[in-house]
Amino acid sequence: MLDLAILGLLVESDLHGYELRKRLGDLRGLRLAISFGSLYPALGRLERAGYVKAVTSAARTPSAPMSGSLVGELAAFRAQRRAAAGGRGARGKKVYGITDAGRQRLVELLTDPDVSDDREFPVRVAFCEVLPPEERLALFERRRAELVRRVEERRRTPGDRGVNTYLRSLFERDTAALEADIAWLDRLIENERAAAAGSAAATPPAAPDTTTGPHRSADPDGRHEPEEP
Amino acid sequence: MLDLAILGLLVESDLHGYELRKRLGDLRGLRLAISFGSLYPALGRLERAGYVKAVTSAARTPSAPMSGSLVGELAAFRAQRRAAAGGRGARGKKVYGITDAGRQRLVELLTDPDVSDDREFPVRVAFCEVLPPEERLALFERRRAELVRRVEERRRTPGDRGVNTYLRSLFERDTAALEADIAWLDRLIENERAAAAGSAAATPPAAPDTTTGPHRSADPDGRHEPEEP
DNA sequence: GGGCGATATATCGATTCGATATGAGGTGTC
DNA sequence: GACACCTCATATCGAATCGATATATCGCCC
Repeated sequence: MLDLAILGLLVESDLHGYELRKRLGDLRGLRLAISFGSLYPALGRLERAGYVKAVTSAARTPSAPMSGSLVGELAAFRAQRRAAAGGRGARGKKVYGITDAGRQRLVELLTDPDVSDDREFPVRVAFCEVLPPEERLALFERRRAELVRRVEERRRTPGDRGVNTYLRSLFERDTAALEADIAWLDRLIENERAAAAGSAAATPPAAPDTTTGPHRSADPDGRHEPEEP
Repeated sequence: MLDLAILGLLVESDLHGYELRKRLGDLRGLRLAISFGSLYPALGRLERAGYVKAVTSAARTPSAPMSGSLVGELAAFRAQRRAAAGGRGARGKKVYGITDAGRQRLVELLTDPDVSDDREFPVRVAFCEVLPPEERLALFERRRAELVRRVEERRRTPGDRGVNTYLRSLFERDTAALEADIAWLDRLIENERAAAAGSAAATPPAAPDTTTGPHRSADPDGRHEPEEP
């Protein structure tokens, strides 16, 4: 699930770990407070797998000696020496970027139907824009079917006969949440169909809402070297 | 969280691991599918800590040679030999019971205010009957306050300016869920106050609902030796 | 110039999961 | 009656994640 979130964020811009975590936390509607103890090992995993690669680090590679500053060079040298010594402490800032394999992997993670973890679905929705419209629709409908299955399952089984008030109350709460979620998915699905119909009817998009289109226009913000103050 | 669920179930009856998992899964409203890879280590932990103890096992202790059956004795002997050999494979069924320390620990787990994991709260509600009424009420009100804090936090921060449709949709869904949860807690709290007022007004309970009382009446089912066919 | 908070990376132990191993005992079935 | 297969039952293994902790830099304020 972390892999999905990381790759999803890196599609938009290159980021280093710390910033990645902040951005993830800033995403309202996705209460995702990733710990560093998960994040850094995950980044290592993804790098080893070739899904992301370190684009820049404070300890710059000798092959890129531009940017003049002698102090910068010195700091980089020191950082490298520290890293080579294997000791703890400050390392250079490592900025990661997604690779082509990573983009492919992201689509895999977004569409794999064998995932049943409820907490993963919102994360998928958060980054589903990279999917082609028909796969996005399929994602929503698969989820809806799963939730409907659960509602029907509880209609079949008697709702906790004999148990105490609190368990009954929990059951009702859960049922209500399930139904609210299905209604929410219905709205998502309807929007999706409307968007598909709209773009099919008129390919030149005269609509004011540009973010809804199948491909987001490249944003004007700095893609590489994020947040270098 | 597992500890809480295990101790909560063992308060009602002694159980072995496999049965414990089944019962947990049977609790509607508490979609809690515990894996064996969590359950058995957790039971070991709790036993080492003195919160539960093995009451019975298929390899019966020599101090309880009743129940006649020679075949049973033989099977027990074989099970014990296997266990002593340290090899893998079938062990005797181990039935656990909660200790006094365990009951104390359960109350601790139910009332600790430093827990912020959202998934734990429903589990607390499921087993909150063991708490005295005033602590149960405090549990509900603390949770309500936390959710209200979150709602106010998002009212302060602008709801994801600029982000895409899907993130906005997730945000709205989350807000709705939050508000539904607060309303649910309001109902729980009101019921709690009503029950408190009712039992204060008339100590002899003429009400038909006996399960709501602070102490559940001992149920007629077998407490020890569960499910021995 | 010295402390402090934000930035930044990393590791450690504990918990949980999912997959897998192992075997007892019952049921069906040819 | 031999066998295949299911449910019951305990256990371990590797991987993912968390929370706590360590360490270091940088800019700011007093």
